[in-house]
Amino acid sequence: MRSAVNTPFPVSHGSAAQRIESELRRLIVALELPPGVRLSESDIAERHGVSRQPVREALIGLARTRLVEIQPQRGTVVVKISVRKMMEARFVREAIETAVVRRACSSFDRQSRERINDLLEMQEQAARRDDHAAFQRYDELFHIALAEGAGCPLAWEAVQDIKAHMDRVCQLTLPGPEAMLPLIEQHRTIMSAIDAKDEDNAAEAMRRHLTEILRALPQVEAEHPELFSS
Amino acid sequence: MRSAVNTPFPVSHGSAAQRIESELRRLIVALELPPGVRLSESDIAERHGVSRQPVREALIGLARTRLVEIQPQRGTVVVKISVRKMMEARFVREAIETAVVRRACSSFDRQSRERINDLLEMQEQAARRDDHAAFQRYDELFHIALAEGAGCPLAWEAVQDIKAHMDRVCQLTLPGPEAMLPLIEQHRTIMSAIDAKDEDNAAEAMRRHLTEILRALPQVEAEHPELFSS
DNA sequence: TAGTGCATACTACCATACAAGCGTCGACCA
DNA sequence: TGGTCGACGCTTGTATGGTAGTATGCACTA
Repeated sequence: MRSAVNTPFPVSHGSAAQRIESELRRLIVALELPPGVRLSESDIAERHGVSRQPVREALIGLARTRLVEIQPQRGTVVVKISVRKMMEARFVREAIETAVVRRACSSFDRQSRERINDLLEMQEQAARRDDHAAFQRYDELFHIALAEGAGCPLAWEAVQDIKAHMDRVCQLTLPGPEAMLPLIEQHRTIMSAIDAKDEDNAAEAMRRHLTEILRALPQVEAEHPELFSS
Repeated sequence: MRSAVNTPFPVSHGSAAQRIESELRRLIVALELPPGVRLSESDIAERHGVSRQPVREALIGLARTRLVEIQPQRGTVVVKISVRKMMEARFVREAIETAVVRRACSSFDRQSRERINDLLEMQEQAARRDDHAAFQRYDELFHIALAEGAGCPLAWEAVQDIKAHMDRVCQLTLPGPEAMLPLIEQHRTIMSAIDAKDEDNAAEAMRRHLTEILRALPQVEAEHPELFSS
């Protein structure tokens, strides 16, 4: 069994379908499979050394989260980024996560609180060495720990798919440590408000955090129009 | 193209997998497939006259929304109702839908507003003739129209899976018109607040509405303990 | 030259067959 | 009689073959 001490990434799941889905999701979020490219069941199956069936199940899973679009009898493509839908996604995510931090102000699990400190530290290290993948993974773990600490792990599930799309945008807007470090500072601001049990400040800090993430969206759309839908 | 004037239910989707998934979801939400029962790919395939593959894909889809649990190499069961998770689900749904109605107070699509009036009327008729399925379907269409009218259809997608679980509880708590009609009145209260552009009242009305839905949850747990997880 | 119909090569989709893992029941043994 | 081991039947998971539908490009026509 592979050790995971040096990486925040979990080992691959059980079935081949789940493995491939995770792998494809990673590639899509990292924009290594850019929006618009066609995905062929046969190609992917061959590349991964499995049959087409598990690949098909993986693509169905990705289609459910709107990361790919399966066009019946035609093909499967990585969906392009829609500014409108990103704005809607931010709205929904803001609604959920501001509610979570408000709840966190009432009571927060001590163990999760300590874990978050560790996560923030490791996320900062990832940012300083310009490691996007690790940065985003620790960001994910931060929001997971937040939801769990607030006693609402189900909230994470609702945010998960939305976050995947936003992370795809972040891949374009976070070109270096100087762009990542402020986000970590925002995380710390959120936690300070939670520690102080200041609901309004915590919610506002989260709101600003999520707004900030998509601030540069119009700019990257101008720079990479081929990645966006009309 | 089949007319749908006499039924709020859409015609079945394209692929066999989607058809079966919709059918199974309907049966599960209606508690005709009660929590705890085992689902066999072979049985369902035979019953629907298809092979195991589309059934398998349908079950994977249902597992993603946590309506069934696939136990690898063992079997697939309809998940039992968890009071704790239902409370979390209500929390998340409340966060999203209160945000939606607040947004609706700022601007609301006129066409959607008119459609909601029709939906409420039809939902009331369904309640009076004690038609649970139609009642819940119109309830769904109400919340869809609400999200669309507020300009955030993506919010519905986030709520959809949560609502499916809550509807399963409603199947137990809404035994007659006298239980359904008050919910429609709550819908009307929400719309009145939106028409008056009163954000706080609209959000509070939505909050009370969603709280009301699960009010009888402890009671039904006592009456049907076999449907609930420990 | 512009336009139309057809052959072809691709796709997703479904059916069938096989493999692998888990639980259960029964035979066998102490 | 109590306990242990093993074979069988069930499940999900994977591989492979075949089908139907769509886009594309080429030959043919006006």
